[in-house]
Amino acid sequence: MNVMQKKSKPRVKNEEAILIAAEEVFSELGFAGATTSLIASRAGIPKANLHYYYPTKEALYQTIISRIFSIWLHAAETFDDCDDPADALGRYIRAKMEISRMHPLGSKIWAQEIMHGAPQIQGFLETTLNDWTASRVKIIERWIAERKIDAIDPQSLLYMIWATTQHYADFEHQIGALNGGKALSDEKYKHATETVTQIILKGIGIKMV
Amino acid sequence: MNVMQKKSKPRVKNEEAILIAAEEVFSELGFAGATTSLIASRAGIPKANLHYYYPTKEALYQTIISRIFSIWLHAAETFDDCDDPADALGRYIRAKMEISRMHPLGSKIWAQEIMHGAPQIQGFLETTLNDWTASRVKIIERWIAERKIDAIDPQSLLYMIWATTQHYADFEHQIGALNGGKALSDEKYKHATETVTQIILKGIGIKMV
DNA sequence: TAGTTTCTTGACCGGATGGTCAATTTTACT
DNA sequence: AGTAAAATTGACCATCCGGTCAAGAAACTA
Repeated sequence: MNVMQKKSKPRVKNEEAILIAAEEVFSELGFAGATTSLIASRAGIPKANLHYYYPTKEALYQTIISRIFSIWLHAAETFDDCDDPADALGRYIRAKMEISRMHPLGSKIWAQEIMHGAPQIQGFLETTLNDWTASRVKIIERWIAERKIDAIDPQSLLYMIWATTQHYADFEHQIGALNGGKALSDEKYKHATETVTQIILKGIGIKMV
Repeated sequence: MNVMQKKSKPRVKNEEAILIAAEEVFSELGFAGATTSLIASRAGIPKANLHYYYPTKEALYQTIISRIFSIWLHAAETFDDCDDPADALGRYIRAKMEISRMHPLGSKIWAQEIMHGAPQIQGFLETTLNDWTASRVKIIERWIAERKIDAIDPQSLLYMIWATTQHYADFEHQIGALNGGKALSDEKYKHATETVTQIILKGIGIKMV
């Protein structure tokens, strides 16, 4: 309805449209399968115009990747909001489920990037993610030493959280197919979130209320 | 060593080499990114020869998909080997972890297929997988009614098992990067398998030994 | 209004890709 | 050995893709 918003410079409007279209297309077809002309057409502009804003397909892809990365960083913070394992992990799991709900396309692009050997984000894996993981492993080990949780392998726990929460984004289509062909309702998604949280927390020995 | 095996018809040897190469390339580059000439070169034959055995890239891809499907079916059977939830689920989780270890490439291709909207396997999702899931959900519901496990959402439990076990195949590269750049040793993988099994079984209220 | 910058776009290009084909060689069978 | 079937392969082709370009249109600035 807000059609009168012609004030914005074309750059702002076009870059936004391109990024939205690119995220869609990259997640649906992968980097190699995505074509700049399809992205442009979804953004409602000619291909040559897309290349005016993003010179190469790779530059566009990296812009998308860095956006996803910043979302990931944001979720990572929720881990540290509290020192109680039930709170910290519960918050983290819920934050990751929320991200899978709100940004499934980004999660899919991320997953494909890893599966293809992480050509663009290898550096991130070896630095930021490695450091973040190592420090959270220490926190979990401390919880174990303090008998707050069972003596489980911390890495396996983190992987389980990542895998389970991201599954709701990456395998959205399969989950929909097993749900009568339509996406999970907000209600069902909330229920899934609580189930996941409960199983994991109870699974590592946290007494549930 | 067994060099004297010239008896085999070229067809057998070449189809095998092509399928192995194709599984590699499809998992690394995706369907769109894979090129028939790269697959042929990895199989050690000219591209034209590949097209003699598999007329189109899509035909080759579908052959690969159906192979992966049969592996999946095999694992699915382990669910029913026993009626005790600890046994049945434990067996199933371990079988799926074993598959992720032995056939990571197939798992990646499967995951990409789902992420791209399952263009080739939609029918399977709507029939075989849907039926299988529905009947296992009933089994889990019975376990709940018999108070053998907690009253969790059965679908969420299945998704958690799929997600976690397949993560070790699909995100192999990331796990390796977080393990000093090398793949998990057999020992570590075994440890991860036990951790995963323990957390899930305990998480749904099964008393661990 | 005049001038400058930003934006738009159809046409085009080199390279790569999936797939074909016909000529030749190898294998299988009697 | 001789013949028919299966297999091999270099050369080739139509199509599509990422990216360029130049000429012009629109948007800002003073």
